[in-house]
Amino acid sequence: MEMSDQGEQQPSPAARAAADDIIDLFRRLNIRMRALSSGDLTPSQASVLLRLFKGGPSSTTVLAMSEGVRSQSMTATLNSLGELGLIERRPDPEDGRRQIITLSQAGRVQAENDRDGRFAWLARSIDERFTEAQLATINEALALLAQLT
Amino acid sequence: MEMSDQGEQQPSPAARAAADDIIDLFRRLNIRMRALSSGDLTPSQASVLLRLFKGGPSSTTVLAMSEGVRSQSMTATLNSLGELGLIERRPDPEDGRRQIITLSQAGRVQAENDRDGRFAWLARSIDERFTEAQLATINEALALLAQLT
DNA sequence: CGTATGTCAGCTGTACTGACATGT
DNA sequence: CACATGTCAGTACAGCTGACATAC
Repeated sequence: MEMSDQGEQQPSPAARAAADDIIDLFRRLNIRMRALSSGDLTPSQASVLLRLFKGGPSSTTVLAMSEGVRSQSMTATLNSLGELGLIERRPDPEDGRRQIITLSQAGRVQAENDRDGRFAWLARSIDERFTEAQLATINEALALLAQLT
Repeated sequence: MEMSDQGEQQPSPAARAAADDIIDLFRRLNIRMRALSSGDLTPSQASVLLRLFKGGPSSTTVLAMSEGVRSQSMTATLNSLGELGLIERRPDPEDGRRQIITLSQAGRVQAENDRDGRFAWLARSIDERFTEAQLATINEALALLAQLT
């Protein structure tokens, strides 16, 4: 990007305040997430496992793009999942370069448990704290914020 | 519904969907942030610097609590900021255990630049994409979500 | 003495870049 | 050959715990 007015066009104070809040919330959520990792899998492992569970078989490169990381990083995550016996890799019969990644039986069980356990604290907090109207507001905002990424 | 005996109260589907969206959004934000880190300071350095800029002099422990990290982690961040000459530490005359952390002149300049540069893309995106009503919705949701952390 | 502040050392998780083998 | 896929090796960042000196 070579926009020359990158530093000149100042955002509105309201937008800047909202951006600040987003950053701050995001930092705290990150830390919270790390702390409550439930000892099972690391966050990136769980995320990949869940993606395979929801999206079906895939490949290193496709998973890497889905998660927004480089293929080398995904290789590391997949290696750790492989050592845990949660995934299986087999060569793609149609393209010898590719490895088709699938969940093992244990991986499917783990993914289901994780889906119901790992982020359950968040879902439960939402249930406890928020009214339906508030949840609607949050969902609306999430849909908007998703446009930013 | 076979494995739904988690032993705890299951969250509502709506809450779980919202939690999923939150997790996903913040993963993407995280990655986006890393990619656009502008080479200047690391995220944690920038965050502490900005906090000092907005909140004035502080201490290791107070900063650690503000950022939601342990004091040892904050020590590391402050060390790196100290090596860059962006902060100054001096003993608290009233309590020999404490170190009062202040921004150096260079630190103040850096903090101002960061505030206007590091997260400006987010603020600008907000300005570009959202109406005032939508921004109000987002702010409302942010205030609610802050309760989760 | 017990408590609080701050530091150092070492560990883990997760991303990155570079180099490279292999297959299309 | 160029290009794509996947891997290994090395590095940076950012949190963590444990141990400890110092000051209250």
